[in-house]
Amino acid sequence: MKIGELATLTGVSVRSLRYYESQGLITPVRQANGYREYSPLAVETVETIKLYLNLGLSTEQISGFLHCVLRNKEAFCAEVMPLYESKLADIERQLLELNQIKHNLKERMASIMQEQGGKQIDNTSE
Amino acid sequence: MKIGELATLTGVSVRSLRYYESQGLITPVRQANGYREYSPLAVETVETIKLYLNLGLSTEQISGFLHCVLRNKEAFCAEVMPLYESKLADIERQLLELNQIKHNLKERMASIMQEQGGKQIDNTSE
DNA sequence: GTTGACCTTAACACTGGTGTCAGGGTTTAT
DNA sequence: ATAAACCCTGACACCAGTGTTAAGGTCAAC
Repeated sequence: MKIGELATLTGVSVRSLRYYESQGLITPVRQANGYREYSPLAVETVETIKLYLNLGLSTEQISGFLHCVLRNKEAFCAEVMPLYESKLADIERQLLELNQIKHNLKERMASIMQEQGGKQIDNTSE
Repeated sequence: MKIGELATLTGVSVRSLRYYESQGLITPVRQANGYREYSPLAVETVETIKLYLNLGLSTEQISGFLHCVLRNKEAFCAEVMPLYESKLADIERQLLELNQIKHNLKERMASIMQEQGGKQIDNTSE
């Protein structure tokens, strides 16, 4: 199938499909006219790429284990677990940072509300 | 004082001080030789900018109320509270997203551990 | 009068996946 | 044979603050 068809089937833009190729994630054959020709299996490949992108992995990281997970169960691919672990640590770090900012924001908001206490502003929020 | 001195006093790079100026956050006078000349009050201004940047506000947002909060209490500046509220909503949205990813990651990790539980971790791999 | 520390503006790089042009070739259907 | 609908590569824009470099002006000390 051609790139436009694959894009329609997967919901991924033509632009993104070309980008994935440039990152080594998917390699269609080329027809005589230069057009990319995708195997029907490419649909599953793209769906798999989407899955890992949604987990916050980069295309570079995905390229390290994609061909393995396409042929085996994840548990068989040794590269996956360490990536999940470091990604999880990354998420935890971001959560801490966001929660710290959230805490500071709420503190300042409370302080403002208190000073405005004389002015009686609504206050239905928590 | 000159820009290098202000940078030392505040811990903000010369590059960043110039950037803040380009964003309209601080406006030093110019000496005859073209050098920026900062008032001693600039130290407090920069510290205030740092504070709001650390709350996740952009320089553009800060520019909207900086001159007010430098002269009054935050509660007096009407622009602040709506910004805090929208920023808080933004943080909450990011927290939800990160927690969703974290949940998915942990689920997949658990699934892998389970599959590896059955067999040996051995595997001289492919 | 020269060295070195400081200042100036301007500009590119970075992060990374995606949108969007520009400029041009191919195919298909009418 | 021409128009519509595809395809191709290459490149800029985006977010937004900071690092870094280039090319050059100013000033103080020795």
